[in-house]
Order: sequence, then structure tokens, then C-alpha cells
Amino acid sequence: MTNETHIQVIDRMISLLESLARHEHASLKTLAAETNLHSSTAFRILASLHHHNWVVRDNNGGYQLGTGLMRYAGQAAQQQEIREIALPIMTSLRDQTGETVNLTQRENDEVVYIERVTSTRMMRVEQVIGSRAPLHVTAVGKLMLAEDTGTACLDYAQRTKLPAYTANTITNAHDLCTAAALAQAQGYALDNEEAELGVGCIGVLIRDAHGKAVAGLSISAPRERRKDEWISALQQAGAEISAKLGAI
Amino acid sequence: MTNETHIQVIDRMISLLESLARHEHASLKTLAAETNLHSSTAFRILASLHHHNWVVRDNNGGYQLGTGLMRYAGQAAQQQEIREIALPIMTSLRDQTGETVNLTQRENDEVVYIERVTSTRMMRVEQVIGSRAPLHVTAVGKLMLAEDTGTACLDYAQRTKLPAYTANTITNAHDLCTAAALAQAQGYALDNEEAELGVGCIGVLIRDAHGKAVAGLSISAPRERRKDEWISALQQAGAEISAKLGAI
DNA sequence: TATTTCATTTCGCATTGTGAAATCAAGTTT
DNA sequence: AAACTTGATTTCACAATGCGAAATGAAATA
Repeated sequence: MTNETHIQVIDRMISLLESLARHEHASLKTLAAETNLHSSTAFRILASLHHHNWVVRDNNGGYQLGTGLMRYAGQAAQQQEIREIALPIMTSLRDQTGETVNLTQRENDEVVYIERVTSTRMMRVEQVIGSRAPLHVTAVGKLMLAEDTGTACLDYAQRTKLPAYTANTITNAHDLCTAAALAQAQGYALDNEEAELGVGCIGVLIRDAHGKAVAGLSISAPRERRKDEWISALQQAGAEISAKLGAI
Repeated sequence: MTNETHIQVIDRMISLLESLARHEHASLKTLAAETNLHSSTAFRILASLHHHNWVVRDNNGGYQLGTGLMRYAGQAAQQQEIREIALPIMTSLRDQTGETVNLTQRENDEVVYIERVTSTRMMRVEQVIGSRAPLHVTAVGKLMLAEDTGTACLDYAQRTKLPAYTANTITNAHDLCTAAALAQAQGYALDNEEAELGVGCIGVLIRDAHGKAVAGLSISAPRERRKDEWISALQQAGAEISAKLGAI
């Protein structure tokens, strides 16, 4: 189960891809520097990726992520259905609030951003699709923790040590579990600058036909813009998506 | 430019991913067999991918593509903007026609499927996002060929040898280039079962502010359902997207 | 023309990734 | 319940593979 197999080239390749994702038109030098790889090594890995269309070179010789990757990412979004159903509802919620709306799924001790509709405002909160955050620093994550039974929440706390992301991050196991329970009772959760200073979220859960929490829906906005009125709109949107998934 | 660097592990990893994309819940045995890798090799590569969340294991131990990949796909769609703009227009075109609508981009001698809205009909045409097709077997591809100047079309023919996908595929260089020129003059192109028997397409180009063809929009349907009335609707949709990109 | 700066290629070597085979782990069949 | 199956892991010794230093190219700058 907990196996420590690492393949060097794969690790290196992934850090190159990560670096590529950050920079738009990266030079070999930049990429090699950022990944601490010898330029010849980086060159060889990039050339190999290039053959598979994972990497594209612009006319100045700069490196960029290619479309080869998209092929798998589409399949990876196992819950294609959920995204299709959620997207229009998310869009209308965005239009109502003017703020970024995110769809997330739990994966072990993290939430993964599956889909988003970004705010049109100049200053806005924006998550990269596929990026991750630990459960305890997000609104939806806390609701997901509350879904677990028994000592799961405490186990999570022990396992992860509840690393602090900001001064507001809940780092005490007991506080976290009561906050989670409270959020569950309310039917929504807040994130008060617990993941990033200045950012506030509201989250709700989405359930399938079996009542199982399969995803989370959240609004992310600069803290001072966040309005309590959005809670009911968000809950309604979440319920609507759940309903389309067959929840009672 | 034409460099033949191959890194074995990366090639193997990619064929594993390809295999994973085909099967929903693949066993190690299946994957190893399909990729002609020793099971221990496949195991190690998969385990390594697992660490990076590129591969997920279901509760029966089966392997699946994970969400780690999504992270890059979003960035890879260089024209994120185009997709966002096109999606609602594509959806309404789908609703008008009831058929699958695809957004494609050219990449060297191929078109890549960037976004799609699938038909709701029982029998429908469905492309995987990120998959590819050669220019000469698609409607949009022919329009893109016609965009090139000079002997580019003939060069393409020589370079690729115009492999036949069906009995209808145009395999003669001269025929292809005149068909492309005709399509360009008409302002739309057809694909008459040239890529797959039974499938017919109509395609148009999308242009940016500089008048450059940056993408293609197409309707794909079972051949006998395809209606000529759709042409003007498609052209209008394409023009609408182009307009939002700043085309005159 | 000389100089600088990167990208690319070469090459001998050590590390890394490899496959055969052993070990586990779970079912099936006797 | 012991004896087989079947498939997933793990081990291990070895050589192919991927590595980095350094050489070479190619472009831009002085």
C-alpha cells in the first residue's frame, strides 16, 4: 500500500511539466534552473516529451505545454457527468454573485479542483483546475471531513499535522472537528482566510442518488466582498446539481 | 529540429497511460500485456505515477487515470480564452442541430480536438478531447490546408502520403488541393465519410483579430442525418466566435 | 571579428531501471 | 482445510539506460 517506488526520470519529467505550467514561454535555461536539472538532462527529457506532443516549441524556441496531455486529462475527469451538469449552474451562480465558483472532489486528504467558472472582476480568486488543497483549509474540505464517521476527523488531524497556511488556519484537532460538525449542522461551511490571507469561501456539498457526498461547490472571493446572502444561492445551486444527479 | 531522442521510461509510461485511457478499470496484468511490458516494470512505473496522482487505484486494486493530469491540461489549452468563448455558442448550435459540435486546432499536420459538446441522440459521433486526426480526412483540416500558401498543400500530401482512412478518403494530392481550394471559396468544407464510414461533418474556420485561422468549428453527425441547412447556422456560429475574438 | 549566451550533441561511466524469479495474498477447487 | 490457481508485489544482480561534463553550434551583441 505505502510503497516508496520512485522513478527518477518520471519525477524529473513531472517537475519540468510543473515548471512549464508556471511559465508561458520558458527557455531551456530557466526550466533547467528551476528544476535543478543539468541543461542536457532537461533538454533530453523535453525532447522526449516533444515527440509525444506533450511539449510544444514556439517559433523562438521556447517551451510550452502541448495538447498531447489533454487526451488523458479528459478521461481523468472521471465524473465527466458531474461537470457537464454542474457547469451551467455554476455559471449562473457566478453571474449572480460576480465571483469565482469552484467544483471540487475529495481525493484522500485533499480536495482537487475539477471545474471552475471565474469571476469577471478585476481582482478575483482563481484556482488552477487539477490543483489541490488539504481538507482543513477549505470550506468544502471541512464538510467532507464531517461526512466521515468515528475518529476519522481526529485521524486526519494526526496524520497531516494540520499544517498552517495562514494565521487563520485551524491547527488544533479538536477545533477542526467541532468546526466541521458545526458546518455540517448548518449545511454550509466558511473558510475565513484559512487557506490564503484575504480570500474567503463558502462551500456546500453535492450528493448523488445514494446520498453520498461526491463533490463540493464553493464561491471564492476576496474576503471583504463575500456576502452572507450568497449562502442560500449557493445551497440552492448545490441542491440543484445534486437533484440532477438523482439525489432525493 | 528532427531529433531522435527517446527516453525509454517515458515512452513506456505514455503507452501505459494510453492503455489506461482505453480501459476503465484495468488490472496490472492487462496493462502489462497490452503494453508488452514485464509486469514488474509496469508495476513500478504505475506506482511512480501513483505518487504523483496521475494514477488512482480503485477499491479492487484496478488502475485508473488520476486527477493529477488535469493540472497541466488546463494550461495546455493555450487558447483557454477561445474555449470559454466558444462553449456557449457551441452548446446552442448543438441544441439547434441535436448533433455533436467540435472545436479543433491545428497542430502541424493534424487537428487536435480542443473542446466538444456532444449530441444528446442515442446514436452519435463522439471525439475524445485531445485526440488527433490528419488534416486531409477532416472538413476543418481541408480548410486549414487551404489557408497555407504556395506548395504547402502539395508538400503536406507528399510528407504524409495521404493515408486512407476509408474508401472515401482523398488520397490524391491534386484532388485534395482542389477540394481544399473549393472549400475555402465556399466558406465551409464537408467531410463525406472520409475519416470514418457513416460519419459526415461540416466545418468552418474561426479567425482572430489578425484574420488568422486559429481554430475550426464542426458539426459531426451520422451521414444520413446531416442537413445542408446546418451550414449557415454553423457559419454564423463560427463568425460569432471569431467576432468575440476580435475578428472584423 | 571577437565575445557572450544559450541550445544541442557527444561520450564514457555510474546509476538507474530492468526482468527473472521469489514471495505474498486471495480466491477456487479438491 | 489442504492443495492449487491466479495475479499483485518485492527482491536482487546485472547491463542497458540515462547521466552530466565538456565540446560544439548557432545567434545575438559588442
